[in-house]
Amino acid sequence: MPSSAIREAFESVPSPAVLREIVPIVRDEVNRSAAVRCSTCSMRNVCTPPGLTAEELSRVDSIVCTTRTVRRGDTLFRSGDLFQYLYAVRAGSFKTVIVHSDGREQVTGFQITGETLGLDGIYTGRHNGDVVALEDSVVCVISFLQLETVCREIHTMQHHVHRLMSGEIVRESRLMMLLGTMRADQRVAAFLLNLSQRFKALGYSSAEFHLRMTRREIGCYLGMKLETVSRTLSRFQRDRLLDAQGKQIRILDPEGLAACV
Amino acid sequence: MPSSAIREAFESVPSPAVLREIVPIVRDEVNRSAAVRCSTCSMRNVCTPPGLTAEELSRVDSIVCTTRTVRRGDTLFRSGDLFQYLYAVRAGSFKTVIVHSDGREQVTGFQITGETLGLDGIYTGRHNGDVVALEDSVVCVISFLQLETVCREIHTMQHHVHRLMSGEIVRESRLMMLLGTMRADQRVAAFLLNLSQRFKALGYSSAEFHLRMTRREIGCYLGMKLETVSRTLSRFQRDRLLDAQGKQIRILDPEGLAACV
DNA sequence: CGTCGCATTGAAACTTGTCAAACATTGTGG
DNA sequence: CCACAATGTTTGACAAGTTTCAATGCGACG
Repeated sequence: MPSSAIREAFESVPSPAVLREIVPIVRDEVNRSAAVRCSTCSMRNVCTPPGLTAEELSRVDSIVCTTRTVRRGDTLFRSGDLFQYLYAVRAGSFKTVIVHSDGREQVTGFQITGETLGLDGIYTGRHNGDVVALEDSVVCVISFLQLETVCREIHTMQHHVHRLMSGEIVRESRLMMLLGTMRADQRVAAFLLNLSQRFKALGYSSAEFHLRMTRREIGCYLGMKLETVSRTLSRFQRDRLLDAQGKQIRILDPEGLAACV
Repeated sequence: MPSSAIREAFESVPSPAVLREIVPIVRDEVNRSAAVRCSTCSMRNVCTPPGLTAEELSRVDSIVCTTRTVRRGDTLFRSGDLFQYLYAVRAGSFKTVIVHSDGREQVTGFQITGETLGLDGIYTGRHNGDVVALEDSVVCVISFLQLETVCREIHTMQHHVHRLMSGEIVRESRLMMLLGTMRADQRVAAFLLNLSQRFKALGYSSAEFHLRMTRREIGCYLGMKLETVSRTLSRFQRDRLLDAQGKQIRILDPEGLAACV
């Protein structure tokens, strides 16, 4: 949609349907900031394959349109929004959630720095779920159309994107195994150990971290009620596997936790 | 791995590890048959985007190496196998299953004619789960390396592959909602309606079909025990929602089933 | 300082799993 | 072609795990 169309749309009072189309686009337009450089980004290694030439890197730079800031509780995009961009979390964290018409919700993932958002939109051209910031966060905005172009030019980049998508498929199938076969304590243990690993990979402590999500959101991700999450954490604490002060988690016995799973 | 390497490997007794590498490759080599033509395949519309020129179609033909027949109960590939090929189900049906080291199993999908297998392997270069034929089946074998090449040449083919992967991501996240939020009867109803739709899309009856999988496999897919699957089907039958004679299913009241979900 | 959302904990209710037995179906070898 | 074995299915009774409902405490924020 060209910006002239956006202007026209606002000359009369836009319908909710039209607003739904335009708002995410406008958000991205107005937030467009000075050129974002992948070539100097510390997260470069997660967005691009290793071994790109300087020339190739600057080609990649050219397709990262902008960064966007999303405040805690706000959505990056919602189910039904037109798909145009992929997003890379630069700072902060998000949840992806699918809402059924009857109000049931399922959190399908939590994304932290260096992880990808928006791949669900390619299939139909519209996003399949909502993405909500768990804290004030920043994402890089990548035009998917331009990404496809770059992938036709640079083999390694093409394969990198394919790996990214396949990784999402593998991640989801692991979560399906968790939801399908594990009991409550196993699920919580697996969840904490997975987070722990991801924090470690970012250079943070694997033993102590701050949960950005509520017990309800954890439960919604693990397929159980918030009370069960709370009880399980209390039990782990009683068993000296961890120390939980609200959202602050300290893992005391990672092997013991791993033995649960 | 060139075929000379395969020959060498067999001059002495190969180790289990070496066999594990070679067997799937050999299987694909020996089954190589006369050229398979996508251009004349009735399933063409699922494997290729619409609107390819004759020239482009013949380019696509060139990368479908062969078809392969898999007997009921045999595996197409297994977790840990080297990833080289994607597969399109030409006839028959499969289950994809992840086996945890402690023996827990999760069926992550059932694939019927026109559906894709193997996307999980791109991530690490090795397959992440087992694929087992539920009946004697035939797949088209597609070299992924060559597919990537074609995708760099033909925009629409590139986008088609991206849609395929994204569709898998969306499918899995729907299954996660099922596993995370639904009760047994809702899961079974959703499962039957989903199968029904897919059969319908293939031109078969949406009301009456033959399940290729056992109650145990259905349970393993839906995150419940086979007894619960059986009881749920019996209840549906008592409520005149469907008629189940073993694996033969006749849906009597699709709206009633949909109301369960 | 009160309110609101979040977290914890207990008791009862419900759903699903477990174990066991009987029956049905399929496939195989005599 | 039949008999038998193996596998798959159905059903019941009981146990276990999780949810539901309810009460209470905690901490952030206006």
